[in-house]
Amino acid sequence: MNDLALAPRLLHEDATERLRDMIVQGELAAGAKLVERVLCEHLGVSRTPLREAIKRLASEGLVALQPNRGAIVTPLTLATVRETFEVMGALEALAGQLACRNITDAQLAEIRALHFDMLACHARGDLAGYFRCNQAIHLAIVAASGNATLAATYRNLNAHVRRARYVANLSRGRWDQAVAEHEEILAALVARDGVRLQRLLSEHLGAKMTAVLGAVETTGGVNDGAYD
Amino acid sequence: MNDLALAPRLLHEDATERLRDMIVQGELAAGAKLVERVLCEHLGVSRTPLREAIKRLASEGLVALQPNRGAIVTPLTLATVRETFEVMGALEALAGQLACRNITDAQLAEIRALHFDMLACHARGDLAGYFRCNQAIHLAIVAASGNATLAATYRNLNAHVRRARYVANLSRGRWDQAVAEHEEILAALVARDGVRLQRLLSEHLGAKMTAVLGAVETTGGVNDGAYD
DNA sequence: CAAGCCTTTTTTGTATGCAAAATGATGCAG
DNA sequence: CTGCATCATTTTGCATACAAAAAAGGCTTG
Repeated sequence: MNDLALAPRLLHEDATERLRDMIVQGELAAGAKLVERVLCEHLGVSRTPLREAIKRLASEGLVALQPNRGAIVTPLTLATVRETFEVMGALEALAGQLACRNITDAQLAEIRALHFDMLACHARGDLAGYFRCNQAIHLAIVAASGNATLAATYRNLNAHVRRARYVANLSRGRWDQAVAEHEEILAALVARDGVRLQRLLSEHLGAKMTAVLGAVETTGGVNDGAYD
Repeated sequence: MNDLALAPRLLHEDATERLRDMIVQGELAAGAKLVERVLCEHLGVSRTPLREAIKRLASEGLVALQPNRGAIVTPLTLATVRETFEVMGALEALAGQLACRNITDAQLAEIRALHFDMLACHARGDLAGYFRCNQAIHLAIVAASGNATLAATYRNLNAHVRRARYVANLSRGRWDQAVAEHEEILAALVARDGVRLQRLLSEHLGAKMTAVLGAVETTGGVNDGAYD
């Protein structure tokens, strides 16, 4: 009667998740070659499930297949980061609009709680914690839209930009501003003001993009597309 | 010097495309079980590349993996069709806005040509041709946005709703209205009026969704999610 | 020393074999 | 006939073997 209890873990699913994490967290650098034998040893699986995992990540856009020459981690260019933020901005705007119609009290309460967690991290200067809360809030808003397709699409794109996250060592000024924007976002959500929330989220994402792109340009954490 | 000439075709890529076509065109019905042996014979490949193809389509959302029980064609529910149209509407609105900034004269000329092709199909009552031109126009607008990430995301979602396309045997009234909407869309694009184009595309998609959902409800081309 | 060609090695792409899980059939008790 | 346990069959998941392609190394030649 309970299908949830016995969910068999398959090697290729495991490999997919671990490979994805390795890419998102930069353990596998952008442009790096995925050598099957090496990854098989590292993950402790044979080539069959590993190759299936690589194919999945290829469809997610995290790796690029090179016929007869294996696969590489998709290069992160300024252009693709900008493009991805543009799309995510539109998606979050839609999510905000829908969330104002569909959010439950429990979901709103959870977002409020995350918001205060985030304020705490901000007050302590805990940047890593701040990023975690921030991510959780945005994902919660998207989830509250009630549109699972939207949520899945958003998560996929989010994985791409998270690869550039560590470089977004934002300035104190930008950080304070982001927190202020979040105050407004929460207020609009509480008021169920979809039009306003839509605008706020779109602007918030735009500012975040500007900050990331600015940080990227100075730190060089992302290349400009020039690979071999 | 020409990388395009020598693009080796790999079996798993071929299998992916053919399987995807089979699903989009309804040859493999929603909810149908993907039996590896059968598909191997049909496609003339062994299980390894076939399984890789299935994994790719799983990441695209066209098939659902069932651990230790293979895979099925993802059921098309009214809810997922509605969700997908919502997301596509937001993406097209963004695309229109960006296209007004970035479209080239050649791209605009091509869209205009497609528009007249579409009018010709409409005048002849050629519904299939109309759908083709209509698709081409929307894809061209998305491409003209200059945002490759947006285009890729849009195409992926489009594959999902195309599965329900054949049921959208729209009424004459809705057809005429859609053509009228396209006139306005083209005009806004020519005028580079991003704000207006954004609104028009969003409304156009919304109307299309209503038409498809209405047709679906009467013809039953899509189920309501009741699969075992 | 550079450039090209050939050989060797490595790596990828595909097919196949094997074990485990699921599916379906059979028989039996109630 | 129904419910259910057991066994045979099928199907899936994974590992491995083999073939083709690419990369690396070495040789020759200019």
